[in-house]
Amino acid sequence: MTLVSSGMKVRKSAARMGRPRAFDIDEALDRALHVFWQKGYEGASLSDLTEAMGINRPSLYAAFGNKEALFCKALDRYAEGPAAYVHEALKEPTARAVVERLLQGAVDLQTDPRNPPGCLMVQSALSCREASDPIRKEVAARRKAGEAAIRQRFKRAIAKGDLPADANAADLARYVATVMYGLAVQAAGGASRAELRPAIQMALRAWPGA
Amino acid sequence: MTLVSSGMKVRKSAARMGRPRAFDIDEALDRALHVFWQKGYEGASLSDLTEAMGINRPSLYAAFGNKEALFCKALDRYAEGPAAYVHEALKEPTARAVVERLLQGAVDLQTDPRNPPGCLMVQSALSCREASDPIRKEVAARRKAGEAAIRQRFKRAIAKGDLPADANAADLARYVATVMYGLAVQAAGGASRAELRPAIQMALRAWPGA
DNA sequence: TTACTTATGTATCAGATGGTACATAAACTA
DNA sequence: TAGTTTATGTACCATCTGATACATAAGTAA
Repeated sequence: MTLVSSGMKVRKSAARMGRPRAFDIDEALDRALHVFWQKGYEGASLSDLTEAMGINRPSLYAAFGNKEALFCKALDRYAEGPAAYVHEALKEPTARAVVERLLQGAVDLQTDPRNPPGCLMVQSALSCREASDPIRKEVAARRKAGEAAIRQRFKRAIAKGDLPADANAADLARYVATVMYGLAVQAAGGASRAELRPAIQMALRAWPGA
Repeated sequence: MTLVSSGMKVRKSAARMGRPRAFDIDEALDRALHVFWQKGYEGASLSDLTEAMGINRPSLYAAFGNKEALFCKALDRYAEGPAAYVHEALKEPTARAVVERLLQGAVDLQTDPRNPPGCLMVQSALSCREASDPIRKEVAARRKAGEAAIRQRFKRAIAKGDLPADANAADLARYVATVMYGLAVQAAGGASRAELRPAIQMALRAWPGA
């Protein structure tokens, strides 16, 4: 089949062509995530990013596209890594346990001394310039998606009788999300784990049947 | 007394010297507040500000100093105007009524269609560039001051027996502030009044004896 | 080898940012 | 009148922003 052998470029397993990349792309993305987390989307300049990533501008653009694309990939990495506790929490057997783990996880992550304080999704949610409006919308959409996942979990809990039949899943989810966002603002403002833990105990007192 | 009449310039009441200012300084400040509220400190460029205020750059600098000083005056105006509900709420007779009015006031203000959505203190809290670090600290300090005022109010409530003797004023205040910040994030993300009202009803269920 | 493909480093771009110099306009004082 | 003081408008500055052009380096494929 001359058509195949000449027209298609059969990529031979892992051996890629051209000069090999001189940096680890995943580690670079982690560094970028760290910078975005600390400074927000607009606060992180390309100079900040390239310095932290240990690469030059053209390498960044070749590997990630542009600043927006890099940020979106950092969002993905955030969701799969540091913020994975959200999806883990949804697997808890009871709605009450779900909420406990969501709030506890939020406080633990946002006040972890190894990370920048606060939450990437909140930190970058309020960024302002019109130029970065697509980013704000993207982050808002992801927050809404997270809230929707919590809402669906509560709907299941209501259906199973784990929550009262007259409970409103949307209201419950919005309340939990609101507290989580508030915790992010507190943490970004310097609140410590010891200060925020009692706050989530308070928040849990609002829970139906507790 | 030649010393007085020659050395000191006796300012004759309201008649100021020099060319009179061609714009209303309070109205200009209101316009600036509006821009900061919508875009945050860093998101509001001087061009945005001067256009909204209807003046040129040099007039802005002559009247307000610089961007930082203008923002601080906008913060003052915010506290005395739109955010005055906080101090009003603290005058309510019971701690429960204080919290109800704080949360209700937050939702009403942050979802008022006449204002930008969200809260100026939260919107500008997470701004990012190192250059505007003083601003972030200033806003954080003002948020802490607000939280402290709420805490003091709850301490009085405990002393008067309005709250249980074993209640922790600091924890209660932190919880209320956290919910308020969360509401601001929600509102900035487009949440409506109808969506947030049930959330504050949820939040109130956590209150001691309710 | 020679061609081809991809990555790197330097040097730079146009545009936006916060902030000003300077000449002029409009009020008051003498 | 002239002199002083303050405000305005134009035009501009140095700096930073995100993003690239271009030559070169370092690999694979034939």
